[in-house]
Amino acid sequence: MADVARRAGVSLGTVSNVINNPGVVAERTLRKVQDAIDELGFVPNQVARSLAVGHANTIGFVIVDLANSYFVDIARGVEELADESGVRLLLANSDVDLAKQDSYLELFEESRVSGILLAPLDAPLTRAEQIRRRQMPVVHVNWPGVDGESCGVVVDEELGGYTATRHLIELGRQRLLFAGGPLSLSAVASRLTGARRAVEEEQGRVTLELLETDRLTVAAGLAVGRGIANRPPDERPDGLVSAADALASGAIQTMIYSGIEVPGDIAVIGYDNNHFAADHVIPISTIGQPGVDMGRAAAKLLFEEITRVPHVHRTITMNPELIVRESTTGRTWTD
Amino acid sequence: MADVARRAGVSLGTVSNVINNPGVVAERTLRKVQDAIDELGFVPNQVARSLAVGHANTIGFVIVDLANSYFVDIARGVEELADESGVRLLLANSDVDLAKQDSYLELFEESRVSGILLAPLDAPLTRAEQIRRRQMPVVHVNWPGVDGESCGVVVDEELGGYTATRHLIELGRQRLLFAGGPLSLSAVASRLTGARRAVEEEQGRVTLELLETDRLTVAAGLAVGRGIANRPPDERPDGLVSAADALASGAIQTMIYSGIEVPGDIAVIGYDNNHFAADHVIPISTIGQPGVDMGRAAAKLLFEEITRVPHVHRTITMNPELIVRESTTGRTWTD
DNA sequence: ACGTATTTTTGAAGCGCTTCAAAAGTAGAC
DNA sequence: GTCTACTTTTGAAGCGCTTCAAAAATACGT
Repeated sequence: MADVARRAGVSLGTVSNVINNPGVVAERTLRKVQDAIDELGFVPNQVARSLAVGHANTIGFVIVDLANSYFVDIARGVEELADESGVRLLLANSDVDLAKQDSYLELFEESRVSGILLAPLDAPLTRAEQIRRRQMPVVHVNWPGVDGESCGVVVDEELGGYTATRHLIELGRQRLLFAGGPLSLSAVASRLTGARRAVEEEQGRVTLELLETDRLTVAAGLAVGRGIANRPPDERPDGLVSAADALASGAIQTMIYSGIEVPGDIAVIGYDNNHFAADHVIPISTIGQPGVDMGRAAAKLLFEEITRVPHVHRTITMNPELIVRESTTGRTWTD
Repeated sequence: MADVARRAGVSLGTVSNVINNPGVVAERTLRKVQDAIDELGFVPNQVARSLAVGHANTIGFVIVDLANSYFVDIARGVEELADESGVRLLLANSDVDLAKQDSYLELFEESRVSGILLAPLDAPLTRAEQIRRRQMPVVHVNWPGVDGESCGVVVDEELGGYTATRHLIELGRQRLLFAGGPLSLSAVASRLTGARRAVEEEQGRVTLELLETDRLTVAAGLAVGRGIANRPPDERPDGLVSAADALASGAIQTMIYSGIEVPGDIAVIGYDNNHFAADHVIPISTIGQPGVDMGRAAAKLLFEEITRVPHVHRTITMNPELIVRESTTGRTWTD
């Protein structure tokens, strides 16, 4: 920067103004300085800038699992809002590993980003609280705020489970099977609770069977489908509430391969609106989580904290959305 | 840090040594300082540190498409090596958008990261070259190095296409169909070239038909499958070389739904070894790209440049791997 | 031409750390 | 007790920028 100043024949302060405050410098000087910048290929040193102003105009997002498109959607939402605010977004993948999550939280704190977004794993968030206590804004995504002390954006999983189940009931299905797991995942447990509520409202007209799986994968779904196919037809459910699209996909594939009609014999609804659900051989009805909107909402909360807009900490709960496709309503891809 | 020094009754330099050079400070002093650090909850300011040493011990990775698990694999490989070297990895998603790609390249340059990894989009890399010319190490991933001036890690797409096709030929298939597109994607074009080479070697015993698609999605695959199913059986191919697993998945699903047996009537091979390929109703044979290894290789090249190990710029070409599953060999998931 | 108000530019003080030559402290040998 | 060789600590300079009070330049009114 000193080189630029010398070449343009002005002082350091003026060069700084050209970069951060062009309105205040005279037309002619501005041009001179900009020419010098171009000729020298000067790249401002953000590190020095951050040190001088005391913070970076960057936010960090620690993501639990980049392989899950839901989180990538959230990241996209965050970035939209960040873009609009002229703030840059840095990502870090904690890869479902608590140590990495903590390590990246530290990195962001040490890097003095303006704020941190955290899509955490299902575990205690001691490190995040520590950081928050040291005045660094931290907002949770896909996780509630800690009561009154921090903000969070979540989606109402219980309502999602309820909505999915209600959809099947309204289609006249009466023997429902809920597949998903492990139930130690709070999201799965909430979805199940919602499903149960929908069934209870029917006061005995509808039954709900539970099939807990180890994981929420296509492979687990294949097993679920196989299990159903191996039953005598009159013991099969007529509706399958699946805690994830991947699971639903596997189940559908094995079932139709075994001659069970979907949705004729068994209607299937998934969860997550994963990218492949719409493109499936039988497009899968599902519960969509508004990932992009969640990202925007979380970023908004974070910016409020950063700018210290007077603001009570809160948890924003977003509603999941029923997306009806052929796996419950019967039109098929051949249309 | 001054607070820590005061509290521990030592000088600034000593605190700095405790943090960066603990070996050099006396046992007793070390303990004193560390206690002070804990009591004060001191978090070293990386920004100041970076400014003082002239660079951050962080590398940046600009990724063209986070939604593609292949790149997430690469990122994981990069991170493995970065971890081992005590360097932190920051991610930025350019989301198939050249402006964003450039913007994040700039961010990393201005942040004085030690080096940049770039998985670029299929477009001119002027910004990256500019940055490289200013002495910032930049290594390409999934893109060749610029002749002699920069490094890159790629996978031999032509060989992948050849290997896939050869696999079908060795299984006795003779009427092959290559599906994929658009051909303007250099990866697709190379895979096709490889497929053609394999067929040419058979000197007329095998034919290859080309079906160009708009995209490499499941939806496009469904259309491919439908197209094949609608033909009279004797005009159908007996082997399908698909330029992507998603495409293969769609094709397989519609074909088996239409009563075509896979691989009995038509053997299908995909490309990419995407996560869902193994879990498919008919697990999909495919060409695996060694994403994690590519990430490691790229990170290694980058570290060479960063540490200025004498090093000629080169492009590392990795070999794709044939992964044989049921969509070509006929065992099915029911086993 | 002069004084006042306004616009521009200046330059020095920091931001919080690392670095390194020099100073201070310690240990062992005689 | 003194010297030498080594270990440990110190403190000031500097990394490249922002900031802001003060100085300089310019504009305006009379």
